[in-house]
Amino acid sequence: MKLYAFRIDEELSYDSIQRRLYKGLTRFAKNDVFTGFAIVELNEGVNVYVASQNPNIEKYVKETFNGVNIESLLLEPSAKAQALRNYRYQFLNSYLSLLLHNILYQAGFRRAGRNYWIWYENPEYPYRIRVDVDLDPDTYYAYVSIDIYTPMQTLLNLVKNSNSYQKLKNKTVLVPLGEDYVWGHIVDLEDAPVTQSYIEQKGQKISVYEYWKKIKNVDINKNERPVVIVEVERKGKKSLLKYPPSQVRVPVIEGKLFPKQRLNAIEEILDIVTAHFKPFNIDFERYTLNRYKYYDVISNVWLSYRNNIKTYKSPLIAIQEEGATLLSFADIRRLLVLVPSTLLNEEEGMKESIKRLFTLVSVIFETYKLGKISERRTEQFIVVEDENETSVKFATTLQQLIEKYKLEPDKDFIVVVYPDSYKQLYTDTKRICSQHWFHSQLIRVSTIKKLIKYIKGFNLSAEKKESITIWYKWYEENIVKRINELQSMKRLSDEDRKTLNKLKQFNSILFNILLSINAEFSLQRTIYQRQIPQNIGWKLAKPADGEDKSIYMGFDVSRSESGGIGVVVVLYNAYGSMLNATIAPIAGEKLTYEDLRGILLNIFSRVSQDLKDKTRLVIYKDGPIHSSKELRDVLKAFNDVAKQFGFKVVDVIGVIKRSNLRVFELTKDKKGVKVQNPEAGWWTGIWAIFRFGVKAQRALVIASQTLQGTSRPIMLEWYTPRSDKNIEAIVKEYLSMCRLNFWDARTGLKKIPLPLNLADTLAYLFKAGIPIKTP
DNA sequence: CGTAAGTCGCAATCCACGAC
DNA sequence: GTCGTGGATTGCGACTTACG
Repeated sequence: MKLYAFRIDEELSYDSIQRRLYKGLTRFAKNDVFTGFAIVELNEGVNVYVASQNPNIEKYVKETFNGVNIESLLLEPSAKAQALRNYRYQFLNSYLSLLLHNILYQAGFRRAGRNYWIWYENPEYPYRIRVDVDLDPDTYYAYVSIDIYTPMQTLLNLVKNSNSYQKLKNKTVLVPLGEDYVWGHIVDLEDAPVTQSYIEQKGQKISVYEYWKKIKNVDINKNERPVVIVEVERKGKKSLLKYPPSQVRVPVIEGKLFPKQRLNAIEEILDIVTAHFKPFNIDFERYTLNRYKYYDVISNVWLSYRNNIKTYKSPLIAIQEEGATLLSFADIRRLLVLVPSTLLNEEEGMKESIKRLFTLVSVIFETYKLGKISERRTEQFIVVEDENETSVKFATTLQQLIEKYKLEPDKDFIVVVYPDSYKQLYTDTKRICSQHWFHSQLIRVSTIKKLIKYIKGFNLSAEKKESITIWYKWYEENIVKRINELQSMKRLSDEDRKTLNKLKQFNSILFNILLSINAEFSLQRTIYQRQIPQNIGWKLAKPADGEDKSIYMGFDVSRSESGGIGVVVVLYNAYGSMLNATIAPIAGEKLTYEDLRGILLNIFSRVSQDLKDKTRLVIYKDGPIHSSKELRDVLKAFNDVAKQFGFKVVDVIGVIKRSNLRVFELTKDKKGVKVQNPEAGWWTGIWAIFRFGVKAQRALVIASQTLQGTSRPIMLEWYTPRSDKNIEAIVKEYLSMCRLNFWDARTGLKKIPLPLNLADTLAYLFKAGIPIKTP
């Protein structure tokens, strides 16, 4: 390895040099063995350092800076050390991408789509991959992360045992074009071997076989057939190109990957990448899980209910087995169930089945003290083939029914059953209901059918009487008791296991509907009465920060379809009681410091009595900070206003729902290493990141239990670290706020903390143009 | 039912660069 | 100087599937 140095005697910024180097050296890397790293110094002109084994590097750098005054420098070791000290984080970070890019290229990968790579030299490796590199601003360690996406296979595999090519027409495929892979679709298939199909190349006719063999230097089989004609689009220009089937990759429809499969596929790439790093004297170390910590969020974060029951158990268990009652009691005078005509006409006796289902709903509702439903009415709305027409008819029907029954938001509630494919009805319902101060519960036709099927399957359709005791007995004996029985059995037959799953599923779905009705009605009633819906369901038994000194804010900015900006701010105390919520529309194009300051002043003054003795404000922001201006404005507004209201500390935390980093739990047993998704509560602090000159401390958090596929951790970015809290405290209170989610009966735990979840929901409604009423 | 994983496509952002 | 453009990068929206 040699360090080459160059001097540029012109005024060029770091960025322009970085860009040129990146572009130029990437280009050279594609047809030569270049890689290395570069450092730029700005004292007395510009020094560029490039380390490489390739003596051609001198030529490349000079060509890259063609037209710029550049000369080679002779370097002494001390100068090299000095150079290494003076590099810039940003520059090196970008330059690492170049290194990685080159390494992937040399390892036989080609770009396939924006962020993805495909293993060109190994068609047997089925995945597209994504590789990112991060630089730790504290230690200057580089972190390489790898993940895999969409499995692909070559078309050769697909046509090997088949002659019916026609079904492949119109398929979306990846094909090599120039240096990269691009997406295209199959237009036609020519049933001829590659030696018998010709293309025009510089005025000469050559066979597809010869083209790949001689010009592309790729070994393909002479007998490959058929020749695939693919339409590709590049820079707006469409063209038809001929490919041998071995060069065409088609997506394989494959379900979600278990952690083990995913890790295996990643390991394969990891080995290749590390092997290619070796010649450059870069040490590799696995970022292992021993840095992980576990916070048993379920048993440490207890929930508190109305009848003073405090328990760590999941809400469903707490309610059904421990007799816990929800903080919100929904006293519903009349439940209006609106059902589509298509469902009623589908089958004889459907109306009866639906009525009975809602009788059961009411009975369980009352039994577990979620509330009381005194009266139920089932009405229908007409569904026609055209969705827009259905929408119009539905709106009229719903308005008429609200009038006919004289429904009142603090007394009555609306449930709408809608055909799965009529998505518009969802927003229609929310919009019309909201205009009349109603919330609503929507249920898909498929869910209703599933529930009815279960009830029939549990062999109770014979029961015709609608007596409450009979329904209660039925539910108690056939669902609750049976689940308990089966769960307590040590060994289950396959049959029993199936039954248990069905029962649990039925119970979960039903309970989720019940909880939703309780929650939505309670929200509707309190807001109509111009009050704050403080607690729905349950609250924390202990304050999330351990001392009840913090206020928690969910913060989201959303853009409606008409272009307006809405700022959503939701405030909670440390027990998870809501203090206030607001959606403030912004007049301008962008959210400014002044806008935000006004909004915050307004909401804080409205809850000023709740802020007494509170010294800390925690802000959960949806997503990362997107620009330096945003960061400046947001921090300034938060800080200015927070100080006015007596806060001493403001913690701004970006919550990134979809990070590109994965986490696996490896456990050794007799059979070897077991690869699993980590349990909810595992977390780790990871390397920090510079965003627009501000360093953010980060943590990866497994906030919910993954039931399928590979878990995707939440990434927390803490922009304002203070000494009196550490990342551990931030993570723990984050996990506590996640337990407040009152829509999921099964665990009462979700990836997003309640304040942010609610901000998210409100932002979504704002975006969909639904008028939102807040107290 | 709500939730989460997984898919594609795209919007937002930054910045240099070139045309005017 | 100003404005549009285009590459690179990064997450999100909208969709589907599966689970209790």
